[in-house]
Amino acid sequence: MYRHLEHRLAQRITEFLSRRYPGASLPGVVIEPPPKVELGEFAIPVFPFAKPLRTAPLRIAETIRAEIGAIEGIAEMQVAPPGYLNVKVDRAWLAGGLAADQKPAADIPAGKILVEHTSINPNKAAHIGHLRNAILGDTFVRLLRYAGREVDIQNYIDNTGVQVADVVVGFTQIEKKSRAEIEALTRQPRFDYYCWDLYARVSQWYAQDKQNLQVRAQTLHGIEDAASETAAIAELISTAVLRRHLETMDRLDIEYDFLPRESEILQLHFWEAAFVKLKEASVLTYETEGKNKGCWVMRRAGTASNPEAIGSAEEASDISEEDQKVIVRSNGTVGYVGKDIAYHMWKFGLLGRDFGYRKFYRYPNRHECWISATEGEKDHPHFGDVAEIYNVIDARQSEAQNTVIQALRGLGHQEAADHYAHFSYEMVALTPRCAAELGYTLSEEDKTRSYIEVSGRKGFGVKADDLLDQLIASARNEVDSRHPQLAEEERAAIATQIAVGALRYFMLKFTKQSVIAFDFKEALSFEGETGPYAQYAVVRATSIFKKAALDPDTFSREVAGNLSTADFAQYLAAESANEIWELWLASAKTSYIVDQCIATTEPAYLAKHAFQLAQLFNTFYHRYPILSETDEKRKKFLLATVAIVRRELIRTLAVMGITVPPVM
RNA sequence: GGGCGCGUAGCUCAAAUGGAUAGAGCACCGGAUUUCUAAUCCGGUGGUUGCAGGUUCGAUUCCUGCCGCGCCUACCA
Repeated sequence: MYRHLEHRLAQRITEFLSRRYPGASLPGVVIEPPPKVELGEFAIPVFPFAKPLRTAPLRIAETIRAEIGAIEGIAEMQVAPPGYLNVKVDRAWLAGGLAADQKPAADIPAGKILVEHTSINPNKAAHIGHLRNAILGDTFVRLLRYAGREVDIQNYIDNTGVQVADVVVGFTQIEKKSRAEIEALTRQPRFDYYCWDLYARVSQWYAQDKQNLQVRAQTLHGIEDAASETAAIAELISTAVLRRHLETMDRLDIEYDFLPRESEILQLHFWEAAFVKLKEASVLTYETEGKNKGCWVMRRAGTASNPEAIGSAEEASDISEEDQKVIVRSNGTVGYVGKDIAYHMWKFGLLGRDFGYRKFYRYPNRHECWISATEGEKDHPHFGDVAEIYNVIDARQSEAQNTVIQALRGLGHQEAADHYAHFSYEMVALTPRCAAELGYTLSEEDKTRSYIEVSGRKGFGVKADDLLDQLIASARNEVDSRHPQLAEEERAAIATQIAVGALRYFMLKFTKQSVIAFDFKEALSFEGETGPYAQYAVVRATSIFKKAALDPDTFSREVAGNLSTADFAQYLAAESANEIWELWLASAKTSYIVDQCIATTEPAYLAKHAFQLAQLFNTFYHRYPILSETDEKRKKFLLATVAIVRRELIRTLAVMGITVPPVM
């Protein structure tokens, strides 16, 4: 509702200005919320029009106010010095629409979207950094779906890289385990934890003797030969760890549709197909001398003086060594950026090849997750060939991502490149205090840092399942003391919901570009700006209806039928109603916020919205007795207020992947 | 050296395309009518937005230069 009204207002003002001041070239209309609700719901700064119109801001504002005419949903406009046009909406009109849950049609762009997230190397347990990735990605998917878009969720699996090779080395060389022994281990619970420790030991083993690195190279080579024993062991390990990752993420209600693996990208010769096209388009050039002699190289992203010229012969022939990115090594093998280019051509349907597909994992809710295969099942969903992609990958890989985009441009796929979004976010690190708690010895330098990077190689970090277990245990303590009468199973379920709410909210409250310095104290907090705070607001709202012997969902659906526009006007129009009006106004903004989140690829705004709704509700809850209200009509209105805020808060939390327990 | 990003209250973070008095949470201090109410609410303390210039009617936001910090910059992935 709010979003729709804002669009209409912007449109009408733009139209009016071009009609009233023909010929003038004016900047776009900016609409923002005024600092206080007393001033209205929308504010338009008119300063930008003053100079081109050679007219004082206040006069322009007054002209718009006096001459624009009636706009549906807008009650009045006021001119405010030094140059704002403040707009007040028709509160009863907006409240009526909100109560009826009207959703004005929005323009939904056509075309499927592919969101790739999680993409953990399948060689060890997931840690908190991976959680941030998966939660951001999953929330973004929910945002897109809320906005009516069709989305496929992919989780890319690098099952043939050095990280998997290292764990293979650990099992075969350090532990001297046979394939059968390894297979038995994969069936043990939390096999990924075993690998976590082993991976750290392998890193130490390499450090002990540089000779050991040769074993890694051999193993890596062996994995690429799909028929080898090494490849079979790697497949065994990576598949088992992958299953564990899916289980871990499922604890947070995070699911995937398709798992493309690097092994199939290799075996189905995606690269060879891309290589031909890249050479034809002169995106790659062959170096005949210097440091990169014998390699096929590409210009590193961000180093071109004239990005438009990429792919042209004169540009390609002259890349300084420093600006070269090796795509194909002199021994003929291709690096990961090359594979990534081929893979992304596939995503946009530009490669002319496809994966085979087979079923891999069935979620408890019966949703099927598919995996790539050299020879797949006959019937399968159609993946790839999408209109837009979002890659949730941390900021450290932005240069590599940009290189892939540049390759697409060089191939002439401008539209694909324009719809390739690197959803970049910063890492999760640990506070020095947290690192110390984990038993990590800090150097003097480390102690002064605000955060310390986690390291899978060192086995230094907080594992996802451990954190979740701790959160559940902590929530369970609270639930047990508050609701000892509830059945064991019920308390467990509530504690889990609270833990997931706390974790997901925690990962979403920070903006993407902020490094999260992880700290148990903060992450385990259930008070203040947290998920449980928002969940609790909903529980409170629900409890009002319970006491009143009403079903909140039924009530909220029937609000519009029970309260007329005149009723809303009676209770919302007055200045004294501002406090309650703020709840209605904030509730009306959900779709608007969702749009903002998508446009800026920033889910943190959604967390802010949830917090704001919860905060407004808690204040209202404290200040306005509802069930004891003697005026029946007013009581109904107050209940409607509760019902609408509750509805929007539940929706907002659902988009964040957070559910609400029945009691807390 | 080059590229990207960051620097805001004691701590952790907000502040959409530049807008009205820079906001939250935590911590600390002081309070909350036997109610639908404490995983909550109200009040208080706390700021030269790293520094210096510039653009603008207006700068936390844009530009330039410094200072400090992080990440990337492999024929690793």
